[in-house]
Amino acid sequence: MRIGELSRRSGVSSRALRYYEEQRLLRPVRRPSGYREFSEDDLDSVRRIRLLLAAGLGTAMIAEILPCMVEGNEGLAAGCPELLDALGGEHDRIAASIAELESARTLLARIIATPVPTPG
Amino acid sequence: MRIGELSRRSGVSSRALRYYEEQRLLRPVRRPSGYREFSEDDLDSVRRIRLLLAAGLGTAMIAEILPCMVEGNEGLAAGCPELLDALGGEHDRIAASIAELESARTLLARIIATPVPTPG
DNA sequence: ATCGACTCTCGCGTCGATGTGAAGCTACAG
DNA sequence: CTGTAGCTTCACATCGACGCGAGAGTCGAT
Repeated sequence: MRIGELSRRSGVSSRALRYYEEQRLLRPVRRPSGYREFSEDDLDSVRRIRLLLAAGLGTAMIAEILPCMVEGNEGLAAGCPELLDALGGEHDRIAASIAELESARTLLARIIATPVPTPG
Repeated sequence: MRIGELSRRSGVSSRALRYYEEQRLLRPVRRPSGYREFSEDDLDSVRRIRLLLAAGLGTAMIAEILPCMVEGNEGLAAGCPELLDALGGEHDRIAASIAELESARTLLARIIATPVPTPG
């Protein structure tokens, strides 16, 4: 499919998709015209990319992670014992982040639920 | 206390603290010298500010929320029925964000836990 | 052949919470 | 009095994931 369709189906802007290619997160093939041709798998990739981006990972890190999810996972510990460390770090950071968010959510919930002072 | 002490005790840079004042999140009094004088309560405020910032709220929103936490909560629904909406929105956004982060964490955990293929 | 919708590359603009000096004033120790 | 550590304002720099517009080529249907 071309970039417009992927954009519609993923809900991600074309600009962003081109950016992901630039960052080597996606590797669409090119038609003779120069048009990008994306596969169905790329749709899954895009979803994972968004998920990890939302989790605060950078494109560079994501670029290293993505390959570990397509064809078996041999590429992971095989090529990168240090990547495993980084991954663990990210995992912990995310966990901490979740805890923080829960505090914030609780805080807001408390404010919202605070009863309006009844006059009298 | 002066800005340096607040910085040390809160773990937040002086630059950031000045920025918070500029955004009306903090309202330190001024000494004749021009030096800022912060109260003990400001330390709590700073912690809440960081929490809400980490939760993705902007300084403008935080500026509206903070007053609701110091002197009773009468200022909340009293002055701002619409603030309540915004607050609810943020709350939901945070909840959604937590869900996303948990997906991401699970994803990473799965990758990390993936057994290295035993040769043979 | 042509028209509208789509796509291409290139490159500057954006946003928000800071970092980073620069130049000068203040506070306190010796 | 002097040193030095801390404080002041001002203003430009940063970073990452995009937005946006220009100018030009492409696709598919009529």
